[in-house]
Amino acid sequence: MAPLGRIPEATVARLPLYLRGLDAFPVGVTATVSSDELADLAGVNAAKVRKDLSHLGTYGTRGVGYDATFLRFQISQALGVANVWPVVVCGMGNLGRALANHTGFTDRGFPVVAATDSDPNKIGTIVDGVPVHAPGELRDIVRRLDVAIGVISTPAEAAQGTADALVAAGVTSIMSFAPTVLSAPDEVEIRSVDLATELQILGFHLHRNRIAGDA
Amino acid sequence: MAPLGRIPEATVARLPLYLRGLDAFPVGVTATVSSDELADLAGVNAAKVRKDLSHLGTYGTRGVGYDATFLRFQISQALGVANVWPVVVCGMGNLGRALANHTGFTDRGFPVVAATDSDPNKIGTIVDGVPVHAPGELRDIVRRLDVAIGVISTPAEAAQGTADALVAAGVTSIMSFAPTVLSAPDEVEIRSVDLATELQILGFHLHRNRIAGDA
DNA sequence: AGTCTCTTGTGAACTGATGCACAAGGTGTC
DNA sequence: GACACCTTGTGCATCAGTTCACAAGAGACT
Repeated sequence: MAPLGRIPEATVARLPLYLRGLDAFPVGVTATVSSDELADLAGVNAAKVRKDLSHLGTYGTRGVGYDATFLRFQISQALGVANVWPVVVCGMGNLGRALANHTGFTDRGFPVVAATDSDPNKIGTIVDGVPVHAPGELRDIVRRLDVAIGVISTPAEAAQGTADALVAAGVTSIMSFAPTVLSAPDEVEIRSVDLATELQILGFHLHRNRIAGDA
Repeated sequence: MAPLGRIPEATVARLPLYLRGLDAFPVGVTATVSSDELADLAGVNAAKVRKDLSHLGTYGTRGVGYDATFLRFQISQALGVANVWPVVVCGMGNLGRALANHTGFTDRGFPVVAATDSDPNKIGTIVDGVPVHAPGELRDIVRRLDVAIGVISTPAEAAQGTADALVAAGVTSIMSFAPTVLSAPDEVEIRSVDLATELQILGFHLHRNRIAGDA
Protein backbone atom coordinates (compact mmCIF):
# COMPACT_ATOMS: atom_id res chain seq x y z
CA MET A 1 0.00 0.00 0.00
CA ALA A 2 1.29 3.41 -0.91
CA PRO A 3 0.66 6.37 1.38
CA LEU A 4 -0.56 8.36 -1.62
CA GLY A 5 2.30 10.72 -0.96
CA ARG A 6 4.49 11.49 -3.93
CA ILE A 7 3.56 10.05 -7.27
CA PRO A 8 6.65 9.67 -9.47
CA GLU A 9 6.66 11.81 -12.60
CA ALA A 10 6.98 8.79 -14.85
CA THR A 11 3.83 7.40 -13.30
CA VAL A 12 1.94 10.67 -13.67
CA ALA A 13 2.80 10.69 -17.35
CA ARG A 14 1.27 7.24 -17.74
CA LEU A 15 -1.94 7.75 -15.78
CA PRO A 16 -3.65 9.49 -18.71
CA LEU A 17 -2.80 6.48 -20.86
CA TYR A 18 -4.47 4.13 -18.41
CA LEU A 19 -7.49 6.37 -18.28
CA ARG A 20 -7.63 6.33 -22.05
CA GLY A 21 -7.29 2.56 -22.06
CA LEU A 22 -10.19 2.23 -19.67
CA ASP A 23 -12.44 3.89 -22.23
CA ALA A 24 -12.61 0.43 -23.75
CA PHE A 25 -14.87 -0.52 -20.86
CA PRO A 26 -18.42 0.86 -21.00
CA VAL A 27 -19.43 3.00 -18.06
CA GLY A 28 -21.96 1.50 -15.68
CA VAL A 29 -21.14 -2.08 -16.50
CA THR A 30 -19.28 -4.02 -13.85
CA ALA A 31 -16.12 -5.44 -15.28
CA THR A 32 -12.70 -6.34 -14.04
CA VAL A 33 -9.49 -5.64 -15.83
CA SER A 34 -6.16 -7.32 -15.15
CA SER A 35 -2.85 -5.52 -15.17
CA ASP A 36 -2.04 -7.53 -18.26
CA GLU A 37 -5.06 -6.30 -20.18
CA LEU A 38 -4.58 -2.73 -19.09
CA ALA A 39 -0.96 -2.95 -20.10
CA ASP A 40 -2.04 -3.88 -23.62
CA LEU A 41 -4.57 -1.09 -23.74
CA ALA A 42 -2.04 1.49 -22.64
CA GLY A 43 0.93 0.15 -24.54
CA VAL A 44 3.17 -0.55 -21.55
CA ASN A 45 4.05 -3.69 -19.63
CA ALA A 46 2.12 -5.29 -16.82
CA ALA A 47 4.72 -4.82 -14.10
CA LYS A 48 4.71 -1.11 -14.72
CA VAL A 49 0.94 -0.96 -14.54
CA ARG A 50 0.90 -2.67 -11.16
CA LYS A 51 3.63 -0.53 -9.71
CA ASP A 52 2.05 2.63 -11.04
CA LEU A 53 -1.34 1.79 -9.62
CA SER A 54 0.19 0.87 -6.30
CA HIS A 55 1.35 4.48 -6.01
CA LEU A 56 -2.28 5.55 -6.02
CA GLY A 57 -3.00 3.34 -3.07
CA THR A 58 -5.33 1.50 -5.39
CA TYR A 59 -6.30 -1.99 -4.58
CA GLY A 60 -7.15 -4.56 -7.11
CA THR A 61 -8.22 -8.00 -6.04
CA ARG A 62 -5.61 -10.72 -6.14
CA GLY A 63 -6.57 -13.50 -8.43
CA VAL A 64 -9.14 -11.29 -10.16
CA GLY A 65 -7.87 -7.90 -11.24
CA TYR A 66 -9.10 -4.34 -10.88
CA ASP A 67 -12.68 -3.14 -10.98
CA ALA A 68 -12.75 -1.06 -14.14
CA THR A 69 -15.21 1.53 -12.87
CA PHE A 70 -13.52 2.03 -9.55
CA LEU A 71 -10.12 2.20 -11.20
CA ARG A 72 -11.33 4.86 -13.57
CA PHE A 73 -12.63 6.82 -10.61
CA GLN A 74 -9.39 6.38 -8.71
CA ILE A 75 -7.18 7.58 -11.56
CA SER A 76 -9.51 10.44 -12.40
CA GLN A 77 -9.31 11.49 -8.79
CA ALA A 78 -5.53 11.44 -8.77
CA LEU A 79 -5.26 13.39 -11.99
CA GLY A 80 -7.90 15.85 -10.93
CA VAL A 81 -9.84 15.19 -14.10
CA ALA A 82 -13.01 16.54 -12.55
CA ASN A 83 -11.56 20.02 -12.73
CA VAL A 84 -12.03 22.11 -15.84
CA TRP A 85 -8.99 24.15 -16.77
CA PRO A 86 -9.70 26.91 -19.29
CA VAL A 87 -7.03 27.37 -21.94
CA VAL A 88 -5.89 30.39 -23.93
CA VAL A 89 -4.15 29.80 -27.26
CA CYS A 90 -1.52 32.41 -28.09
CA GLY A 91 -0.74 32.64 -31.78
CA MET A 92 -3.48 31.78 -34.25
CA GLY A 93 -1.39 30.60 -37.16
CA ASN A 94 -2.04 27.23 -38.75
CA LEU A 95 -1.13 25.32 -35.66
CA GLY A 96 -2.91 27.64 -33.26
CA ARG A 97 -6.12 27.38 -35.25
CA ALA A 98 -5.88 23.62 -35.28
CA LEU A 99 -5.35 23.55 -31.53
CA ALA A 100 -8.18 25.98 -30.83
CA ASN A 101 -10.43 23.69 -32.78
CA HIS A 102 -9.09 20.45 -31.34
CA THR A 103 -12.03 18.57 -29.84
CA GLY A 104 -9.70 16.40 -27.78
CA PHE A 105 -8.98 19.38 -25.55
CA THR A 106 -12.52 20.36 -24.69
CA ASP A 107 -13.51 16.72 -24.30
CA ARG A 108 -10.94 16.23 -21.59
CA GLY A 109 -11.65 19.31 -19.58
CA PHE A 110 -9.47 21.86 -21.34
CA PRO A 111 -11.83 24.22 -23.17
CA VAL A 112 -10.13 26.83 -25.32
CA VAL A 113 -11.91 29.94 -24.13
CA ALA A 114 -9.89 32.59 -25.93
CA ALA A 115 -6.98 33.22 -28.26
CA THR A 116 -4.54 36.00 -28.96
CA ASP A 117 -2.76 37.08 -32.10
CA SER A 118 -0.78 40.12 -33.10
CA ASP A 119 -2.33 40.33 -36.56
CA PRO A 120 -4.80 43.28 -36.54
CA ASN A 121 -6.89 41.49 -39.16
CA LYS A 122 -7.52 38.63 -36.79
CA ILE A 123 -8.09 40.61 -33.63
CA GLY A 124 -11.75 40.97 -32.88
CA THR A 125 -12.79 38.04 -35.03
CA ILE A 126 -14.15 34.74 -33.83
CA VAL A 127 -12.43 31.65 -35.21
CA ASP A 128 -14.28 28.38 -34.76
CA GLY A 129 -16.10 29.84 -31.82
CA VAL A 130 -12.97 31.18 -30.17
CA PRO A 131 -12.65 34.96 -29.87
CA VAL A 132 -9.28 36.37 -30.91
CA HIS A 133 -7.87 39.23 -28.84
CA ALA A 134 -4.81 41.43 -28.92
CA PRO A 135 -1.83 40.12 -26.93
CA GLY A 136 -2.06 43.16 -24.69
CA GLU A 137 -5.40 42.00 -23.39
CA LEU A 138 -3.95 38.80 -21.97
CA ARG A 139 -4.05 39.88 -18.37
CA ASP A 140 -7.67 40.85 -18.66
CA ILE A 141 -8.61 37.64 -20.48
CA VAL A 142 -6.91 35.45 -17.94
CA ARG A 143 -8.61 37.18 -15.04
CA ARG A 144 -12.03 37.35 -16.63
CA LEU A 145 -12.16 33.80 -17.98
CA ASP A 146 -10.19 32.21 -15.18
CA VAL A 147 -7.61 30.84 -17.58
CA ALA A 148 -5.33 28.19 -16.07
CA ILE A 149 -3.19 27.11 -19.00
CA GLY A 150 -1.53 29.01 -21.82
CA VAL A 151 -0.62 27.39 -25.12
CA ILE A 152 2.10 29.11 -27.11
CA SER A 153 1.86 28.56 -30.85
CA THR A 154 3.51 31.76 -31.97
CA PRO A 155 6.66 31.97 -34.10
CA ALA A 156 9.84 31.33 -32.11
CA GLU A 157 10.73 35.03 -31.99
CA ALA A 158 7.51 35.95 -30.19
CA ALA A 159 7.49 33.01 -27.82
CA GLN A 160 9.48 34.42 -24.93
CA GLY A 161 7.51 37.65 -24.93
CA THR A 162 4.28 35.68 -24.94
CA ALA A 163 5.50 33.50 -22.09
CA ASP A 164 6.40 36.59 -20.09
CA ALA A 165 2.97 38.04 -20.71
CA LEU A 166 1.30 34.82 -19.63
CA VAL A 167 3.34 34.68 -16.47
CA ALA A 168 2.62 38.34 -15.75
CA ALA A 169 -1.06 37.57 -16.17
CA GLY A 170 -0.80 34.87 -13.53
CA VAL A 171 -0.69 31.74 -15.65
CA THR A 172 1.52 29.04 -14.12
CA SER A 173 1.14 26.26 -16.69
CA ILE A 174 2.37 26.60 -20.22
CA MET A 175 2.49 24.27 -23.17
CA SER A 176 4.76 25.59 -25.89
CA PHE A 177 5.11 24.54 -29.50
CA ALA A 178 7.67 27.18 -30.31
CA PRO A 179 11.10 25.82 -31.22
CA THR A 180 12.98 27.78 -28.59
CA VAL A 181 13.91 27.64 -24.94
CA LEU A 182 11.63 29.58 -22.65
CA SER A 183 12.68 30.98 -19.32
CA ALA A 184 10.24 31.58 -16.54
CA PRO A 185 10.13 31.57 -12.75
CA ASP A 186 10.51 28.17 -11.10
CA GLU A 187 6.90 27.94 -10.03
CA VAL A 188 5.78 28.05 -13.66
CA GLU A 189 5.58 24.66 -15.32
CA ILE A 190 6.46 24.56 -18.97
CA ARG A 191 6.00 21.61 -21.27
CA SER A 192 7.70 22.09 -24.57
CA VAL A 193 6.66 20.13 -27.64
CA ASP A 194 8.89 20.71 -30.62
CA LEU A 195 7.52 18.83 -33.57
CA ALA A 196 10.60 19.26 -35.74
CA THR A 197 12.75 17.89 -32.94
CA GLU A 198 10.58 14.80 -32.78
CA LEU A 199 11.09 14.28 -36.48
CA GLN A 200 14.81 14.75 -36.10
CA ILE A 201 14.90 11.96 -33.55
CA LEU A 202 13.13 9.71 -36.02
CA GLY A 203 15.58 10.90 -38.64
CA PHE A 204 18.51 9.96 -36.45
CA HIS A 205 17.39 6.36 -36.32
CA LEU A 206 16.68 6.25 -40.04
CA HIS A 207 20.15 7.62 -40.65
CA ARG A 208 21.69 5.12 -38.27
CA ASN A 209 19.92 2.19 -39.89
CA ARG A 210 20.90 3.35 -43.33
CA ILE A 211 24.52 3.46 -42.31
CA ALA A 212 24.27 0.07 -40.66
CA GLY A 213 22.65 -1.31 -43.80
CA ASP A 214 25.40 0.03 -46.03
CA ALA A 215 28.12 -1.42 -43.84
CA MET B 1 37.09 10.28 -25.91
CA ALA B 2 34.10 8.21 -26.90
CA PRO B 3 34.37 5.48 -29.54
CA LEU B 4 31.34 6.95 -31.29
CA GLY B 5 29.63 3.63 -30.66
CA ARG B 6 26.24 3.85 -29.04
CA ILE B 7 24.76 7.24 -28.34
CA PRO B 8 22.34 7.10 -25.39
CA GLU B 9 18.73 7.86 -26.25
CA ALA B 10 18.61 10.74 -23.80
CA THR B 11 21.54 12.30 -25.60
CA VAL B 12 19.98 11.79 -29.02
CA ALA B 13 16.89 13.59 -27.83
CA ARG B 14 18.99 16.58 -26.82
CA LEU B 15 21.18 16.86 -29.90
CA PRO B 16 18.47 18.69 -31.87
CA LEU B 17 18.27 21.20 -29.04
CA TYR B 18 21.97 21.90 -29.23
CA LEU B 19 21.73 22.29 -32.96
CA ARG B 20 18.89 24.72 -32.49
CA GLY B 21 20.90 26.60 -29.91
CA LEU B 22 23.81 26.91 -32.30
CA ASP B 23 21.59 28.86 -34.68
CA ALA B 24 22.43 31.81 -32.45
CA PHE B 25 25.88 31.77 -34.04
CA PRO B 26 26.07 33.09 -37.59
CA VAL B 27 27.43 30.66 -40.15
CA GLY B 28 30.85 31.42 -41.52
CA VAL B 29 32.00 33.41 -38.55
CA THR B 30 34.57 31.79 -36.32
CA ALA B 31 33.32 31.70 -32.79
CA THR B 32 33.72 29.50 -29.79
CA VAL B 33 30.98 28.45 -27.47
CA SER B 34 31.44 27.09 -23.97
CA SER B 35 29.41 24.27 -22.50
CA ASP B 36 27.94 26.85 -20.19
CA GLU B 37 26.69 29.07 -22.99
CA LEU B 38 25.36 26.15 -24.98
CA ALA B 39 23.61 24.87 -21.88
CA ASP B 40 21.76 28.16 -21.63
CA LEU B 41 20.87 28.15 -25.28
CA ALA B 42 19.49 24.63 -25.09
CA GLY B 43 17.88 24.88 -21.69
CA VAL B 44 19.90 22.15 -19.98
CA ASN B 45 22.87 22.21 -17.64
CA ALA B 46 26.52 22.41 -18.58
CA ALA B 47 27.57 19.00 -17.26
CA LYS B 48 24.98 17.36 -19.45
CA VAL B 49 26.19 19.27 -22.49
CA ARG B 50 29.74 18.13 -21.98
CA LYS B 51 28.81 14.52 -21.37
CA ASP B 52 26.50 14.49 -24.37
CA LEU B 53 29.11 15.96 -26.68
CA SER B 54 31.70 13.54 -25.41
CA HIS B 55 29.52 10.74 -26.79
CA LEU B 56 30.02 12.18 -30.26
CA GLY B 57 33.75 11.95 -29.88
CA THR B 58 33.71 15.70 -30.20
CA TYR B 59 36.60 17.65 -28.95
CA GLY B 60 36.37 21.09 -27.60
CA THR B 61 39.45 22.91 -26.47
CA ARG B 62 40.11 23.01 -22.77
CA GLY B 63 40.22 26.50 -21.46
CA VAL B 64 38.41 27.80 -24.54
CA GLY B 65 35.29 25.92 -25.50
CA TYR B 66 33.94 24.43 -28.70
CA ASP B 67 34.28 25.83 -32.18
CA ALA B 68 30.71 26.70 -33.07
CA THR B 69 30.97 25.86 -36.74
CA PHE B 70 32.72 22.58 -36.23
CA LEU B 71 30.32 21.63 -33.46
CA ARG B 72 27.37 22.32 -35.70
CA PHE B 73 28.93 20.12 -38.34
CA GLN B 74 29.64 17.38 -35.84
CA ILE B 75 26.12 17.26 -34.45
CA SER B 76 24.57 17.51 -37.91
CA GLN B 77 26.70 14.58 -38.93
CA ALA B 78 25.59 12.47 -35.97
CA LEU B 79 21.94 13.27 -36.51
CA GLY B 80 22.18 12.74 -40.24
CA VAL B 81 20.72 16.16 -40.84
CA ALA B 82 22.17 16.24 -44.34
CA ASN B 83 19.62 13.65 -45.39
CA VAL B 84 16.23 14.74 -46.60
CA TRP B 85 13.43 12.51 -45.40
CA PRO B 86 10.17 12.99 -47.30
CA VAL B 87 7.04 12.88 -45.16
CA VAL B 88 3.47 11.87 -45.87
CA VAL B 89 0.70 13.27 -43.67
CA CYS B 90 -2.22 10.90 -43.17
CA GLY B 91 -5.43 12.64 -42.19
CA MET B 92 -5.98 16.19 -43.39
CA GLY B 93 -8.21 17.47 -40.62
CA ASN B 94 -7.34 20.67 -38.78
CA LEU B 95 -4.17 19.26 -37.33
CA GLY B 96 -3.08 17.51 -40.51
CA ARG B 97 -3.45 20.68 -42.52
CA ALA B 98 -1.45 22.62 -39.97
CA LEU B 99 1.30 20.01 -40.07
CA ALA B 100 1.36 19.84 -43.85
CA ASN B 101 1.84 23.57 -43.88
CA HIS B 102 4.35 23.67 -41.05
CA THR B 103 7.44 25.40 -42.35
CA GLY B 104 9.53 24.00 -39.50
CA PHE B 105 9.34 20.58 -41.13
CA THR B 106 10.56 21.50 -44.58
CA ASP B 107 13.21 23.79 -43.14
CA ARG B 108 14.76 20.93 -41.24
CA GLY B 109 14.80 18.40 -44.02
CA PHE B 110 11.35 16.88 -43.67
CA PRO B 111 9.35 18.07 -46.67
CA VAL B 112 5.71 17.05 -46.68
CA VAL B 113 5.44 15.61 -50.18
CA ALA B 114 1.94 14.16 -50.01
CA ALA B 115 -1.09 13.63 -47.83
CA THR B 116 -3.95 11.18 -47.61
CA ASP B 117 -7.52 11.56 -46.45
CA SER B 118 -10.61 9.42 -46.69
CA ASP B 119 -12.90 12.35 -47.52
CA PRO B 120 -13.77 12.12 -51.24
CA ASN B 121 -14.11 15.89 -51.35
CA LYS B 122 -10.49 16.33 -50.38
CA ILE B 123 -9.01 13.59 -52.51
CA GLY B 124 -7.49 14.98 -55.66
CA THR B 125 -7.19 18.50 -54.32
CA ILE B 126 -3.99 20.30 -53.47
CA VAL B 127 -3.87 21.89 -50.04
CA ASP B 128 -1.12 24.43 -49.47
CA GLY B 129 0.90 22.81 -52.20
CA VAL B 130 0.45 19.30 -50.87
CA PRO B 131 -1.54 16.87 -53.03
CA VAL B 132 -4.17 14.86 -51.18
CA HIS B 133 -4.62 11.23 -52.19
CA ALA B 134 -6.87 8.37 -51.21
CA PRO B 135 -5.54 6.17 -48.40
CA GLY B 136 -5.46 3.23 -50.80
CA GLU B 137 -2.76 4.93 -52.82
CA LEU B 138 -0.32 4.98 -49.91
CA ARG B 139 1.86 2.20 -51.20
CA ASP B 140 2.22 3.89 -54.54
CA ILE B 141 2.91 7.29 -52.98
CA VAL B 142 5.56 5.94 -50.68
CA ARG B 143 7.33 4.16 -53.48
CA ARG B 144 7.08 6.97 -55.99
CA LEU B 145 8.08 9.81 -53.68
CA ASP B 146 10.49 7.83 -51.57
CA VAL B 147 8.61 8.62 -48.38
CA ALA B 148 10.55 7.83 -45.20
CA ILE B 149 8.24 9.05 -42.46
CA GLY B 150 4.51 8.85 -41.96
CA VAL B 151 2.60 11.28 -39.78
CA ILE B 152 -0.74 10.06 -38.48
CA SER B 153 -3.23 12.82 -37.78
CA THR B 154 -6.40 10.84 -38.34
CA PRO B 155 -9.12 10.30 -35.75
CA ALA B 156 -8.23 7.62 -33.20
CA GLU B 157 -10.47 5.04 -34.85
CA ALA B 158 -8.61 5.21 -38.15
CA ALA B 159 -5.13 5.36 -36.67
CA GLN B 160 -4.31 1.67 -36.43
CA GLY B 161 -5.52 1.02 -39.97
CA THR B 162 -3.42 3.90 -41.21
CA ALA B 163 -0.39 2.63 -39.34
CA ASP B 164 -0.88 -0.81 -40.87
CA ALA B 165 -1.09 0.72 -44.32
CA LEU B 166 2.07 2.75 -43.74
CA VAL B 167 3.94 -0.31 -42.55
CA ALA B 168 2.67 -2.34 -45.48
CA ALA B 169 3.91 0.41 -47.77
CA GLY B 170 7.36 0.07 -46.28
CA VAL B 171 7.46 3.05 -43.92
CA THR B 172 9.44 2.31 -40.77
CA SER B 173 9.16 5.64 -38.95
CA ILE B 174 5.87 6.98 -37.71
CA MET B 175 4.88 10.02 -35.72
CA SER B 176 1.34 9.72 -34.42
CA PHE B 177 -0.93 12.35 -32.96
CA ALA B 178 -3.83 9.98 -32.53
CA PRO B 179 -4.85 9.35 -28.92
CA THR B 180 -4.49 5.61 -29.09
CA VAL B 181 -1.90 2.88 -28.81
CA LEU B 182 -0.53 1.67 -32.10
CA SER B 183 0.92 -1.76 -32.66
CA ALA B 184 3.48 -2.43 -35.32
CA PRO B 185 6.43 -4.74 -35.94
CA ASP B 186 9.48 -4.14 -33.78
CA GLU B 187 11.54 -2.65 -36.56
CA VAL B 188 9.04 0.17 -36.97
CA GLU B 189 9.73 3.17 -34.75
CA ILE B 190 6.70 5.01 -33.48
CA ARG B 191 6.74 8.31 -31.65
CA SER B 192 3.41 9.16 -30.17
CA VAL B 193 2.47 12.73 -29.29
CA ASP B 194 -0.84 13.01 -27.51
CA LEU B 195 -1.64 16.66 -26.97
CA ALA B 196 -4.50 16.04 -24.58
CA THR B 197 -2.25 13.82 -22.47
CA GLU B 198 0.27 16.64 -22.23
CA LEU B 199 -2.42 18.94 -20.95
CA GLN B 200 -3.55 16.35 -18.46
CA ILE B 201 -0.06 16.24 -17.02
CA LEU B 202 -0.14 20.00 -16.61
CA GLY B 203 -3.60 19.60 -15.10
CA PHE B 204 -2.29 17.11 -12.58
CA HIS B 205 0.18 19.61 -11.20
CA LEU B 206 -2.41 22.38 -11.13
CA HIS B 207 -4.72 20.06 -9.24
CA ARG B 208 -1.96 19.09 -6.85
CA ASN B 209 -1.01 22.67 -6.14
CA ARG B 210 -4.60 23.68 -5.59
CA ILE B 211 -4.99 20.92 -3.03
CA ALA B 212 -1.73 21.88 -1.36
CA GLY B 213 -2.85 25.49 -1.29
CA ASP B 214 -6.15 24.63 0.36
CA ALA B 215 -4.48 22.53 3.02
C1' DA C 1 -11.66 -28.03 4.26
C1' DG C 2 -8.29 -28.77 0.96
C1' DT C 3 -6.26 -27.93 -3.28
C1' DC C 4 -5.63 -25.55 -7.63
C1' DT C 5 -5.41 -21.55 -10.33
C1' DC C 6 -5.06 -16.92 -10.95
C1' DT C 7 -3.36 -12.17 -10.27
C1' DT C 8 -1.91 -8.74 -7.24
C1' DG C 9 1.60 -6.13 -4.55
C1' DT C 10 6.32 -5.49 -3.62
C1' DG C 11 11.28 -6.39 -2.26
C1' DA C 12 15.38 -6.46 -4.68
C1' DA C 13 18.47 -6.33 -8.54
C1' DC C 14 19.44 -3.80 -12.48
C1' DT C 15 19.71 -0.19 -15.94
C1' DG C 16 20.16 4.30 -17.49
C1' DA C 17 20.62 9.03 -16.65
C1' DT C 18 22.13 12.93 -13.86
C1' DG C 19 25.17 15.96 -11.41
C1' DC C 20 29.37 16.78 -8.80
C1' DA C 21 33.89 17.74 -8.50
C1' DC C 22 38.35 17.76 -9.99
C1' DA C 23 42.52 16.48 -12.62
C1' DA C 24 44.14 17.26 -17.22
C1' DG C 25 45.24 20.21 -20.68
C1' DG C 26 45.06 24.35 -23.17
C1' DT C 27 45.71 29.86 -23.56
C1' DG C 28 47.55 34.26 -22.34
C1' DT C 29 50.57 37.30 -19.65
C1' DC C 30 54.61 38.77 -17.50
C1' DG D 1 59.59 29.60 -18.92
C1' DA D 2 56.65 30.05 -15.14
C1' DC D 3 52.40 31.19 -13.40
C1' DA D 4 47.48 32.29 -13.36
C1' DC D 5 43.32 31.37 -15.35
C1' DC D 6 39.83 28.82 -18.05
C1' DT D 7 37.04 25.13 -19.58
C1' DT D 8 36.95 20.52 -21.00
C1' DG D 9 36.50 15.48 -20.22
C1' DT D 10 35.39 12.00 -17.03
C1' DG D 11 35.35 8.93 -12.74
C1' DC D 12 32.20 8.38 -9.26
C1' DA D 13 28.27 8.76 -6.36
C1' DT D 14 23.50 9.27 -6.63
C1' DC D 15 18.94 9.01 -8.14
C1' DA D 16 14.89 7.61 -10.75
C1' DG D 17 12.79 4.27 -13.24
C1' DT D 18 12.30 -0.47 -14.92
C1' DT D 19 12.01 -5.30 -14.64
C1' DC D 20 12.12 -9.67 -12.38
C1' DA D 21 10.36 -13.01 -9.59
C1' DC D 22 7.79 -14.67 -6.02
C1' DA D 23 5.10 -14.81 -1.62
C1' DA D 24 0.52 -13.66 -0.29
C1' DG D 25 -4.26 -13.36 -0.96
C1' DA D 26 -8.62 -14.37 -3.32
C1' DG D 27 -11.86 -17.11 -5.78
C1' DA D 28 -13.44 -21.71 -7.79
C1' DC D 29 -14.08 -26.40 -7.78
C1' DT D 30 -14.37 -30.95 -5.51
